[in-house]
Amino acid sequence: MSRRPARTRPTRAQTRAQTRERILDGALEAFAERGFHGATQEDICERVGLSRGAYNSSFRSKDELFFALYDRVIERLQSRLEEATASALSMPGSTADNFLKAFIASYPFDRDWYLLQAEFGLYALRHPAMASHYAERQGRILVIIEGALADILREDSRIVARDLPRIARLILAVHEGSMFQGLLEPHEVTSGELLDFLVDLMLAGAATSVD
Amino acid sequence: MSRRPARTRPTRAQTRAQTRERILDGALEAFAERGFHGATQEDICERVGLSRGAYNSSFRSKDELFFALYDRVIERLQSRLEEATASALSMPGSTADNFLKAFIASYPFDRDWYLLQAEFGLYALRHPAMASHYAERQGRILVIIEGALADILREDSRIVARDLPRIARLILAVHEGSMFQGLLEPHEVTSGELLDFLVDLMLAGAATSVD
DNA sequence: CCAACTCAATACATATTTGTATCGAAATGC
DNA sequence: GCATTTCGATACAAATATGTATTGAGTTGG
Repeated sequence: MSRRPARTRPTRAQTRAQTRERILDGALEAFAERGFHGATQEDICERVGLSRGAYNSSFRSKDELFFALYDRVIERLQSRLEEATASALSMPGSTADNFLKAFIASYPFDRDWYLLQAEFGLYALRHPAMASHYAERQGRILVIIEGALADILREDSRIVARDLPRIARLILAVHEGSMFQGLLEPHEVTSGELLDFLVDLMLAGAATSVD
Repeated sequence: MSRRPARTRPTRAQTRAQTRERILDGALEAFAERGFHGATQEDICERVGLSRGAYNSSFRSKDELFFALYDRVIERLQSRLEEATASALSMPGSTADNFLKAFIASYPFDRDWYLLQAEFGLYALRHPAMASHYAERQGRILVIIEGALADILREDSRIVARDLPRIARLILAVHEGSMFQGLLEPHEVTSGELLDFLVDLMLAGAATSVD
């Protein structure tokens, strides 16, 4: 039989998959730190203690690795968001505030992740073939947000259904911009601050104008 | 005399300055299209019909050119914004809506400019020495926005003075994010749409919740 | 247990890219 | 007008990165 329960050594396919993952890990770091063009095979391999042989054995070209990493990263983000929204919606008495807070908290705020997805974005804008892929993935994220917001509508009527798509995009946009500002000037703004402020504006609205 | 009014040929300093500017123009295009690392001397020079000799004669290194271009770009943006806010404030009966519209309209929405400043941003985040420069320039822009908003406060009490810094940052953040989304999916969102939406949220506020 | 095969490490060749050095042309100042 | 200087183009050399070829270790399957 090919599958033995008491196997002490990892199978070849497993080690191969592990090698692939390790290289993707290294690429994630290297791309974030030095950018796509700036990162070299040596950069990537050094970080995870592999040789360029493993690199070239696992990926035919730099672009192929890029796409593989891209898909892995986006899928991870998507599952994170799905979990977060699901748990936020499952808790009873969840309001828009709660959901948005949960969403914000679940979104990755770490530097490397931001740098990487920003790099992805630029790459996508410069390579039309990839732009559609990127847009499709981002569309899924938007749908997740919209869906969760729609569910919340039942309990919180301050959000107008018609505006959902734009609100979702606004949230995404603010997240992008605030992440950048937060990383550039950590002492001036923290990442979630602007998003919270946006939530205040959306929900409390003109009520803040009472001076 | 060194300055003759009827000079038919451009002086040497002028042509030199022109060459510098042309190279910066080429670099602006090349960086936007292929990124900082991706752009080569050949790329840059081809676009403006100069040789690499002119490049190396004008700039000691790629970084030096980068900083020069960076400063030129930011200064241009700043003067554009100053003009726009000045004219918006000079017209009588200007409201926050008017100002924000003028600001949005004056902001550069073209693809190349966005790609370039995004590239600058990433570069700055990766190179701490440059981050402070970048932050300083961005701070000036924020001050411009804040100042104009403060002036408008006299006529439009819906904005709370305390929130000015955050509002300015919010505007900047939304601009960043919406530019990206607009470039990625031109048919789904237009660049200024989200900003207008944000303005609606800020000024009309909770009034939109009447369904 | 052995032969065939797979994967990863090392070595190599090719292709770019950068920076320097050289050279010609054009302008500057006397 | 002419010697000098400066700028920009071409040629050259060095460095770096990618992808391929080769080799050796370890695994798979009969």
